[in-house]
Amino acid sequence: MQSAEVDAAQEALMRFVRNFGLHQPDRTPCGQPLPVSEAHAMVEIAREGRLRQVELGRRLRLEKSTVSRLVNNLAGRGWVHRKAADGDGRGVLLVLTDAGATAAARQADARRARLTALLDRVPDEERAAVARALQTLAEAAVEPS
Amino acid sequence: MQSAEVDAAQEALMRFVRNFGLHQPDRTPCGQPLPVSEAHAMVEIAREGRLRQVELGRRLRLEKSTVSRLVNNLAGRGWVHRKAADGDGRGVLLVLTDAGATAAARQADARRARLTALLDRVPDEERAAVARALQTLAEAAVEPS
DNA sequence: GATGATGGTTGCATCGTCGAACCTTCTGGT
DNA sequence: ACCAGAAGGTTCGACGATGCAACCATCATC
Repeated sequence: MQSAEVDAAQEALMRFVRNFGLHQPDRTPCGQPLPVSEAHAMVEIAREGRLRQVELGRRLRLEKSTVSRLVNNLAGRGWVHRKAADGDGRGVLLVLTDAGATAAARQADARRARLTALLDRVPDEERAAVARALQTLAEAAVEPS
Repeated sequence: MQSAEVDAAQEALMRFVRNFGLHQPDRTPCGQPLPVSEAHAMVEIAREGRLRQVELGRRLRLEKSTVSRLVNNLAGRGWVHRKAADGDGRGVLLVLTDAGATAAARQADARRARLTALLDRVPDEERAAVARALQTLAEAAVEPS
């Protein structure tokens, strides 16, 4: 592994984080004033329609206490509904409400717009490579939790 | 722009953020229990040795109030020293102390190790492409502030 | 049935960011 | 020279996000 390559990547990653605003807690990639963590959670819950709370934590790589509060917020907005998980008296099953589904769709649109704008600023001939690299990176980033 | 491409990139970006732990405030890419924001700041200050506070804010894309407190923390650790900017009675010039230089070097090592580990999990033949893509992305992410 | 693992909730601490109010200093126009 | 407005900093208050520890209820296992 060439050290120069590592340094360049490191520098680029830092710049990306700053430039894309991953820093700013509320500057969510979805126009609306939606807290980032809630946005991530909504993506997962909406994908399945219903999801065990513990599974949400696993996917988001968050502590159960954090997840609990996160879900509290979503429930407060009326986007998800806590149900008893069947077959396990301890567990909580998160169910997306109609309002939640609508909200999730709206958020997905806004997110897609933001990503489209980003990729629009990538030269045509590199776009495919960038998309692929992003996937590779996402997989490589998995750390044995 | 193909919609599928955008969706894939979006998904990958989300996964990367979670997997790499960009979520976790204190899980700094540099082993030590160093707050993320301070790490970013140290990179910039160390790069120059001395830096105007306002310029630090520009590079980090942070509000001046945030920068002020950030610098407070760094000064508290004895890593930077506030000096009057010459030629401008309003400004503050941040000067890296010896201890700060040492700390910055240590942090850089830890960061490089983390990045090396990440790139090690990327297949050989894709590594160069990933590094390049990261740079492209970082540039594309610049939004007219 | 005890014992330990698992899923959740709540309290406490820390971090990180913004916007607004305020002060000081520079800058430009009159 | 002056005055109005811009710009750099600091402080204050609010909110968002996370973790760990303590605690409770419910499995699961021996």
